[in-house]
Amino acid sequence: MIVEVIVDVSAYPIDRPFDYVVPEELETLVERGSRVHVPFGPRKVQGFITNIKEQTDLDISKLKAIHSIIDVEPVMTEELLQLSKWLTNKTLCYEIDALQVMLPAALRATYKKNIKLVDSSALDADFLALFGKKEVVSYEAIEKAGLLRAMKKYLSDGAVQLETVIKQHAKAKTIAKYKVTADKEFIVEQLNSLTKQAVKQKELIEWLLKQEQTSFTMKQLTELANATNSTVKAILEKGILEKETEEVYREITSLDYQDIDKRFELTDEQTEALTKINHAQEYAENTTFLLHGITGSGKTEIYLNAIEHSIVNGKQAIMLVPEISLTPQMTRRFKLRFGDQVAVMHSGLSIGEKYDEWRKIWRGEVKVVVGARSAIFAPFKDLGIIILDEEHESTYKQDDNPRYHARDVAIWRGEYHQCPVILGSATPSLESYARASKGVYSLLKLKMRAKEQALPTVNVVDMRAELKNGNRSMFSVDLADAVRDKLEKKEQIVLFLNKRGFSSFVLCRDCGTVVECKQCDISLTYHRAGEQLKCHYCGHEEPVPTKCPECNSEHIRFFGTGTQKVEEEIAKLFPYARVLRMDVDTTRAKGAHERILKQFGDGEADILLGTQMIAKGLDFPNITLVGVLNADTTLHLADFRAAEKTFQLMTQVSGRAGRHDKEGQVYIQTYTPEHYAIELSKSQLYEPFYHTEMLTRKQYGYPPFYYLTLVQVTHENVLLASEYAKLATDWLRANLSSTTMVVGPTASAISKIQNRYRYQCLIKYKKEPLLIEKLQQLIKMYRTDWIKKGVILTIDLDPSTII
DNA sequence: AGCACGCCGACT
DNA sequence: GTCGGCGTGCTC
Repeated sequence: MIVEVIVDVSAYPIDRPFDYVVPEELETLVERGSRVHVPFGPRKVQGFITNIKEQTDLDISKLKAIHSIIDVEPVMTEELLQLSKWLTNKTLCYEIDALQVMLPAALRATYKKNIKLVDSSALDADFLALFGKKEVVSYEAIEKAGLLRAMKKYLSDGAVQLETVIKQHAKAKTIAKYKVTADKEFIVEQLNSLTKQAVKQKELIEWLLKQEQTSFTMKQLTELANATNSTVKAILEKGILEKETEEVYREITSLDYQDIDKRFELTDEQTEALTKINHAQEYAENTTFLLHGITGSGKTEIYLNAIEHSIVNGKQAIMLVPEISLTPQMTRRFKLRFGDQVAVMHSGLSIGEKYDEWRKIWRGEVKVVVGARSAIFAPFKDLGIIILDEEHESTYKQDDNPRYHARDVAIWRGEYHQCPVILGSATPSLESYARASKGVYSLLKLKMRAKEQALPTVNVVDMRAELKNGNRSMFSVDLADAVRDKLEKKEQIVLFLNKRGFSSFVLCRDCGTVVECKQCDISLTYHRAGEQLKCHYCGHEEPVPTKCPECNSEHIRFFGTGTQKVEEEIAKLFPYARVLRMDVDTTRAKGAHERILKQFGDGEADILLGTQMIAKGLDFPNITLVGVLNADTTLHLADFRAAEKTFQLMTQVSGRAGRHDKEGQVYIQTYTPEHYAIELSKSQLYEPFYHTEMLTRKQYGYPPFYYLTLVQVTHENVLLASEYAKLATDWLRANLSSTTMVVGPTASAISKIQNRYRYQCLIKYKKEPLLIEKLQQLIKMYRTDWIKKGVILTIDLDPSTII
């Protein structure tokens, strides 16, 4: 028997199956999708069996044999094996990376180098001392002792050997259980034959005889029966108790919210949407629904009901959220509704915890997984529904290999299982809404807020006017007044500081003009070196103007704001306010998000100051004021999605205010109040925004009218980076269809990261059947030649950002 | 990728 | 002479 194995080596020439012989004693154990250990060159690596066959094209005597099989049952289902092939081709990654990404980190191997003693007589005393009584010693220990040189010599002499040990992370947590297995007569007999000194043993045996249960932990025995370690041990030896280790799941502790599951009565709109979804479930229709519901329209309640329907039919469900540790409130609702049937998967869990949750899914012990991006690979065998909440979020796209989008995987799995996929959002991505308009997705709309609250009043504050009136602070007079008012009323305030974009732009503080590229409709990026403005789409360059091209004002300069500065200003303006800060710095620790949110929810602070991350899922009754300090930062990102992102962010942020009985107020500060993304987000006018934005996208050839692929070339040397970027661009231009546009090469917006210069080329196409094939050829050229010169080439199909 | 093999300069 | 530098080539 021969198996094809994809080995755990991420390198171009290794990215194909390798054939191995299966030793006879393992033949009954091999299955597609199981992990194996195999010899590979001089070392030993982990791999996946992807095929079983009887014949090989190679000389069978040259084949090596599998070393061992790790899994009794395969970790990859047949479906996931197929999915990995699709993923490999779709994202142009190594097959091994596609396989690994579907498993929890605990099932990925790590490798350790050990030195094994062969002939101790050939070693000098220093070296031999390292071994002590052991046969092997770790490579690190030798390195630490500074004996690497000696080791190399002994290696070539054959006095020691190098061996690679594959370390497994996956450890099930176990506890020891003590069980009464002997029959009663035997126990009584043992009891009577105890010596008189054995008082404690006598007590324990008598206690055990009185108990109904027969299995105890050591903790129970010491606490309840007042036994000690040695007494238990003595009884164990007599055969009265038997020790067994039992697997347990790690307990995931979360903060305790004293809550009960509230079922809301559905509105007519909600019922209608749910009926359509459930109909698709009943008839196994593989429909993708776009659930477009304004903030507070009760999308979560629909998700809960649809999933419940799935469970009742004996099927499973995947519920994806952008990043779950940010939305503890969402998880809580699922836990409350479905209890033990829910597994939770997010980055806040330890490797062991993730492994436990994964096993619950794999064993079919849970019916629902609520999780971030990678939960889309949950090894369920009979999916009834897949849901992506906030489908427009860019966190669904992984930004390193494999560069997959969870939405694409969801649709693939929906097709495989013949089940509906739901994409939910208050502000759908333009791609999804366009597909819904064309009838590719089925559109479901929720236009009303579930509890009939009014939308918050949104005030757009013109910061140009503030400047004219001599207010140079970051708080406009109106916002400052509102904050003071809410502080007095003991209501809560959320202040939102747009993260400073990766790139900076130049803005006129008098008229709000931002200098843009005339060909690409993208803000020009400010480069300090040479005081230049550059377009990283087409390469256009111009000097930084000293006067505003629109109004001739001299108040034109590059724009950006720091978090500390805001905190200082708050302290100055509102000295009595209690402020909680939530950004990357304050949320690094495990569970920090949840803690900060709980503190705020419990009323321990008046103001929550934060970045991007507070825009989602925050739902507290006492928040009545939301302030956006600088709406312009996202608006002028050097990215064609800048307006879309701004609209989404403004809408989400506004949605945080007044979700309950109290009326909400929102202040948005900006230098460009007339911009449609800001203007239209005031009343959550999604459709007008969609149509306006679509015109721009069409005019400049961006998605959803064109697909994009980003090819990036980096090198330590500027000249080589640009030279190879040009080679790649020219080659693509020559080899792709004439209808495809190949733009560039240009310097990336961040022109240098970690001492590597970055150049890029953008491919725009409506239909390009040759694309994958040609990109694969390009990769081949790169791997065989360029890589030796230190060039790194990355390809991102449907990039989430082109910065 | 990671390891062995092999072919040349700088030392004991 | 030998140690050890890294260029080259292979991994079922």
